[in-house]
Amino acid sequence: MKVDKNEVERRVERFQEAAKKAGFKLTHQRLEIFREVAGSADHPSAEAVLRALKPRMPTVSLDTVYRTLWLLNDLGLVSTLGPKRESVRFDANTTHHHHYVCVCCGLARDFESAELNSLRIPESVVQFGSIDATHVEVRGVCNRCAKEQTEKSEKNNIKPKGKERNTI
Amino acid sequence: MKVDKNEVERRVERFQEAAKKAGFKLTHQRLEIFREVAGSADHPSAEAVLRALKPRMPTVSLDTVYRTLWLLNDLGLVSTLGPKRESVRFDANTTHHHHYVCVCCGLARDFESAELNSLRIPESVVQFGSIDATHVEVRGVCNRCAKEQTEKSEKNNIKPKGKERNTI
DNA sequence: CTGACTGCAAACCCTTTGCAGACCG
DNA sequence: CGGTCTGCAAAGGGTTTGCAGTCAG
Repeated sequence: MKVDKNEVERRVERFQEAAKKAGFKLTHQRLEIFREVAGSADHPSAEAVLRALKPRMPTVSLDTVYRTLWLLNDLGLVSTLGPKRESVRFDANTTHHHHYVCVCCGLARDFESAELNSLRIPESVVQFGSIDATHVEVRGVCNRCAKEQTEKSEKNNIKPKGKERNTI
Repeated sequence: MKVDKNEVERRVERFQEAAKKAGFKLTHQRLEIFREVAGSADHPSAEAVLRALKPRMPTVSLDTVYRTLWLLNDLGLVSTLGPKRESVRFDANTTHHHHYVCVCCGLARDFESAELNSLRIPESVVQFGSIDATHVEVRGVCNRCAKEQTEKSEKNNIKPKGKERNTI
């Protein structure tokens, strides 16, 4: 599934600007890797990006794809979904519930809300398939991480970083 | 963080019933592993379950924990969050959007909704920490999987399974 | 008793890292 | 040209699997 061509070019321009501003090199590989993610609506994995790239760039390697994608992530040009580098976690709460997730340490907590259990989902979504359940994920920085960041920044006199390859 | 003791016992009973009904053996290990997940509100990883179990059951092994947790998952007694057995996926759409996810094949699609961008989150959630963003995840079976399941069940004359260690 | 279950170790997959050569700016 | 970036190969972490012994029913 393809993203609209104009949109892709707009994203590529934003990338080139960001590259200049952040002072990292704009290599052939980086450009093609970005073009590939930006042009796909499938949320490709690193492997999928590599596969798509191989025909045009036979020498590109998987580790470069990873390095570049995480770089883009750090720059805020892409985000991740699903698995971070973490293990599977299990939940014995079988009632319909929602999650609060700390973007900093990954802490997850359940909460319930009748209101959120019955959200109105846009018409357009049914075109994808059946709708079995809807879950809300609230992201933020948990109390503990907030405290640690404040302490750290007080000690080192730097501003809290907030993001560190944690997208959840 | 602990789950209410009565709730745990209720869950354990449900587990024992399910074990009897499904005809699998109710071993000491399985019981303790289930008691551990059921008693924790932290959504523990397999490793965390093992660590918690070691003092009481020094011989239990990580692979048994995994096997049991997936068994419980297949029985619908626990669910997973975060990483399945899959790789990280990247998304170059930087606008606030939501996801439709197929529980069968993992297909993910973006959709936008101003309404869903500004959900009212229950008071109680702020006790966990700051709220930076809220995302809605709609789960269902995508058109393609629905079609394949129908075809398969027509051919083999069995009902669609729907669930196969895919919880997203 | 006997088939299902466990523990062990080895395999597996995805991702990251160290290093020497290549290339952008 | 110099420092950054790439490709390679090897390591790493989490999870799964094959097998022989063990245990619940």
